[in-house]
Amino acid sequence: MKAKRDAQDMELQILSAAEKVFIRKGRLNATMGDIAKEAGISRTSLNYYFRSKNRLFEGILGNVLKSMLPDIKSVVDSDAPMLKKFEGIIDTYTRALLANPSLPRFIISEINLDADNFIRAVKKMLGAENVILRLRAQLLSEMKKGNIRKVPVIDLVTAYIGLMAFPFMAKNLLERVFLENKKGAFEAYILQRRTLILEIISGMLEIEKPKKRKAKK
Amino acid sequence: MKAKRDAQDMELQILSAAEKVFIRKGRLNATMGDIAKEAGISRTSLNYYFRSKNRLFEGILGNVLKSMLPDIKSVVDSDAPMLKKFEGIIDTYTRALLANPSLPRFIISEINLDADNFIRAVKKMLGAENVILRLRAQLLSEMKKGNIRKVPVIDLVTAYIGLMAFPFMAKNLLERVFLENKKGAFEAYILQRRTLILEIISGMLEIEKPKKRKAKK
DNA sequence: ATTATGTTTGACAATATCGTCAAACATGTC
DNA sequence: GACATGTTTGACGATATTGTCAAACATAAT
Repeated sequence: MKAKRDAQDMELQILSAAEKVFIRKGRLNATMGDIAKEAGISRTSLNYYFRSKNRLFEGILGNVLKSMLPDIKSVVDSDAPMLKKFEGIIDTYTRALLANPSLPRFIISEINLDADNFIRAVKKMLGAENVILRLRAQLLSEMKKGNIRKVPVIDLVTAYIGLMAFPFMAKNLLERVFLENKKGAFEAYILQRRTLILEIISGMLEIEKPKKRKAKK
Repeated sequence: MKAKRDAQDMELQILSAAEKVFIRKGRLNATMGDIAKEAGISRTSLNYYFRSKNRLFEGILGNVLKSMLPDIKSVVDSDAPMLKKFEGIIDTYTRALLANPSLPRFIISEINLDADNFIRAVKKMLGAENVILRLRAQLLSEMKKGNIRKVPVIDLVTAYIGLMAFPFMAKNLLERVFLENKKGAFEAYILQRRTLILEIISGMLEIEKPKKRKAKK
C-alpha cells in the first residue's frame, strides 16, 4: 500500500493547522477552507481525512486543552511554600500563553458555545491524577492550618485567571493604547507583569487581616 | 404622510433588538434573520430600515459603547479620596455589567475584529470632556503628591478590567463549577465580589512599600 | 375615492460554506 | 507492466445568508 507514514504526517499537519485556525478565529468563524489553506491541501482532501468540521474540532479539542493546562505537576507536587508554587504556576502559564496568545479568547468562546462539553473535555484531560484538585486540596489544607488566609477558592480562581488572561484577550487594544505598537513590548509587559500578579495573589493569601473596610449592604 | 412616529419607534425597536443580538452572538455570528425575529418583523423589512448589516452595526455601536462607559462623571468629579472614587466606579460598573452580562465578550470580540475602529468609536463617544483621561490625570497627580503609590496606569487598567470583566466572560463556567447552577447565585457572587476588587485595587495603590520580593531575571 | 407617501412582504440572484462523489492520480506489490 | 490501495481533486447539490426588487398594503391628504 501507499505510505501510511505520509497519512499520519498529514493528519498531524492538519490537526496542527486546524488548531491554529480554530484558536485564532473560533470554532464558528473558522471555515474548512481556512484550515485547508493553512494545511496546504485542498478543502476536499481535508474532508477526506476528517469527514466533517465537528469531527475535526473534536480531534483538536484535546490538544488545545493540553496547552491550556500546561505541566504544573512538578510545581504543585513540590514541597515549596504555597506562594512559591504560585510563582511557578504563574511562570508556566505566562510561557504557555505567550506561545498561544489567542488561547484565552478561544476558551471563552468555547465556554459560551457549549460549557458542558468543555467541562467534560477538561475533566477527561485532567484524568485521575487531577492536578487542579490536588492544588485545591493543598490550599484548603494550608488555610485550615492557618498558614494562609481563608479565601474562597472561587475568588482565587477568578482573580488569577482574570489577571492572567485578560491582557491576552485585549492584546490588540493594549498594544495600541499603552504600548505604542512597539514590537516586543507586549511580551515584555506580560513578563514584567508576573510580579504584579504574584503580589496580588500574595496579598489575597497573606495571613494578616484585610484592611478595615465596612461591608456594603 | 404616514406615521413618522411609527417609523422612529420601529427604528428604535430594531436598534434595541440588534443590540441584544449583536451583544449576545457577536457581530459575525448574528444574522439579519436573528435580528428581524428579535424585533418581530420580516427580514426584508429590516433591510428597508437598515440597508445592510454593517449599517445596522454602525447604528448600535454607539449605544453599546454607552453601556460600556456608564456614567461615572459624578464620581470622578467629586472630591472624595481616590479609593472612595474607585468604590463608586466599581459599583457603577457592577450594575452596568449585571444588566448586560454579555458585554465583555462582545467588546473583546470587537477589539479583535477591528481594534482601530473600536478605539475611534470609543474616543468619539467620550468626546471632549473625556472622563477617563480626567481620572487618569487625577491618578497621576495623586501619585506625584505621594498620596497613592506610583503604579503604571496600564497595571491599574488591566487589573481592574480583568478582575471586573472576567467573571462575566466565564459566567457559564463559574455557575456550573462553583455556583451549583443556583439561580441568582451569580449575581450574588458578583455583588459580593466588589469588596475583593476594591481590596486589590487598594492594595495596588497603598502607599506602603510592596513586600520584599526579588525581581526575577 | 383617488392619490401620494411610507411600510411590509415574497421572490429572486449572488455568494459562501458544507459534505459527498466519482474520477484522476500516485505509489507500492505482484 | 498491471493491479490494488491509498490520496487528491474538481464538480455537484444542499443549505444558509445577504441585499435588492417589484408588488402589495396601509394611511393620511386632497
